[in-house]
Formats: sequence, C-alpha cells, structure tokens
Amino acid sequence: MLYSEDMPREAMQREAGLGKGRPARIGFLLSQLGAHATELFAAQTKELGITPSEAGVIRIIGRSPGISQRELADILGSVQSRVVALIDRLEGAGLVTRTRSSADRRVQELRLTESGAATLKLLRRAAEAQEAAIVEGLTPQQADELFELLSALGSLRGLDSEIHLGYRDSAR
Amino acid sequence: MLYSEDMPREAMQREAGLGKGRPARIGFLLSQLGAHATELFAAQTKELGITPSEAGVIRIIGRSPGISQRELADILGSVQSRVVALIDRLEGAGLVTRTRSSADRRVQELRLTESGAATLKLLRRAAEAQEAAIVEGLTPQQADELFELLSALGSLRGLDSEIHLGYRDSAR
DNA sequence: TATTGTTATACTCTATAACTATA
DNA sequence: TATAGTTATAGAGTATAACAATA
Repeated sequence: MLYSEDMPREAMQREAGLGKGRPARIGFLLSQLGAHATELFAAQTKELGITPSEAGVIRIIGRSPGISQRELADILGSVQSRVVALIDRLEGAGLVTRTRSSADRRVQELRLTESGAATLKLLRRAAEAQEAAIVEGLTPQQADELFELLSALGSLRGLDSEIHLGYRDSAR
Repeated sequence: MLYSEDMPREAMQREAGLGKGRPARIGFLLSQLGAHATELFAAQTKELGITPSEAGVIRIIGRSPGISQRELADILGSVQSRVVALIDRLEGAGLVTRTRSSADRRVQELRLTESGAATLKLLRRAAEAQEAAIVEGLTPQQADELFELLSALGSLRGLDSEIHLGYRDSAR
C-alpha cells in the first residue's frame, strides 16, 4: 500500500493546490501501475519456476557470459552473499553453471546452460506478451505518446534505461 | 530487478515484432518508475519514523475513525495477525489508539491520536511535494497528458482508483 | 594485504495455525 | 458455533560479519 490509496481525489487536489482539473495523482498511479506490471511479470516468471530476481540474473548472464559473481553483484546493486544464494538456486535448477576461471582461480565464471538459454527465450516472449496486454485498449498513437512521456520521466529521474534495481528494503 | 533491465532495445523491438520505432518497454518503464516513486515515498515516510505500510494504515484510519482491525485487514487485503503487528507498532508510537467497542466487546475501534493526525497531515504534504518533484521537467500539458494516459491504463486494468494494494509477496 | 567467494547468522516482513474472549 | 483479536511459529528475502582460497 502506498501514499494515497485512500485519499479522496478532492482532498489531494485541494491540498496540493493544483485545482487545475488534474488531481495530484501521477505519483500514485505510477506506483500502482508499476506494482501491477511487476505482479503480472512475477506471475509469468513463476510459471517458469523462477522469481523475478532470478529472471534478472538469467538475463544479465545471457548478455554477459562468463561474468563473475562480483560483477553480477555490482550490477544488481547487491552483495556477494546474496549472489551466492541466487546462483546456488539457479545452478541447482540446472539453468546456470559455475566454472573456476583459469586466469584467476578466485573467480567463478557464470554461464547459462542450454536450459537456461531456453528459459531466457521464454522470458522474452513473456515480456512481449505483457507489453501487448498493457497497451491493449490504447491506440497506437496513445501507446507511443505514453512511451515518450515515461521515457522522458525516466531520463529526468536519472534512471538507467537498461537497469531496474527493484524494490529495495533499504527504502522502506 | 525486473524483466528487461538488461535486454538490448533492438532485441526487444525485434522480438516483440513491433518495429514501428517504439521498443516494447512500457511495461518495464512502468515497473521501473513505479519502483522509483515507491522508493521516494518510502524515504519520506522514513523521516516521519514510519513505513509505507504504516502510512497507508494511518490514512485509512484517518478516513474511517473507529474502523475495526478486521475491516482494516479486508481493505489492506491482508490477514488479521498482520494488522495486529501493524497496530501494535503504531499504538506504541503513540499514533493510534485501540478502544474496545461497547456494542461488541470483541471489536477494537481504531482512531488516530492527535500526533497521528499530525502525521497524516505531514504525509499529505509529502505526497504533494513528491508529485511536484515527479512532474518537474515536464510541461503542464505533458503532465496532464501523462495523467490521462495513466488513468486510462488504470481503468483498463480494473485497478481501484483509490486503493493500491502494493507489492505482495505472493506475486514473487 | 587485498579480493572472490562462501558460510553463519540475524533481522524484517508476512503468512498459517492454535488459542482466548465474546457473540 | 462463529467471529475479532492475539500469540506462536515458520518461511522467504536480504543484510552483516567472519572465514577460506587465491592473488
């Protein structure tokens, strides 16, 4: 639940001093729709037997075969011990392999198995299906417009266009 | 992390079969921006010494003084034991009171203390400030447009315009 | 000494189930 | 019997700190 789930529209409008016909609810809508999109995607990864976090790891490894656990932790904005647990799980599920680097034997090189690569394909297909479901009901022009506005907002906020760090506990 | 944090734009575009100049990234952007909005709000509630969940509870009680814990649980889509913990915390912080109902002595009637009502005001002010921060950089026309498009999406998805259920574990 | 990875541990959030008091 | 609330407990997720192997 978030910050305006129960606030009457009139009250927000009045208190925000907007009164121009648009209530102060963009933040709320973003938060609500974002959570919804996140849940939809989570439901899809669940069918593949993985969590959204694990899906993110699979994509990163798919893009950078041989990446080390340390590098992965940096990209995720997480700690090494968390990565150990994530990879333990994915290795156990037969989706990822660990190989000691011959150049530096401290390093574990991460790669997708054949099954992991197949899962990555399914993840991409799921993302496409979700995109279609989200814009369903909007005209193509509206969808383009929405995309432009959200992109602009993202750039303004300084968010990386490729990386989504997710919902951190530290923020709560 | 979510479903396209590392997927190259070209790949998504190609695989989604869009190819009309717009990559299939609205779902990702919504999720990313939603998480960002959520984090910003969480940082603000933290300064008030409460979590976003507790902020939601304060708003609901402020809107419905005398509400029971059972009713609150229903609104939150949560269970009674969770509400017990939430109210324990807010009561301990002096923001909420429990009073046994004289009509049905099983029921605890929840109300904001003076301090709780003050916190609610601060929460509303924080929401206004965040709204301003979010649309900062957009023209008023763009902000209006964005609001309309997000509202349309919300109606389409059948989301309640007043209630945001948040990020459930069940979805992960 | 510094770094990669691992293990042990603890804390937060939230759910389930058993229980108490009241209806 | 049914319901409101409470307590006990457990699981998931993630963080910190100590440690081992390697550089």
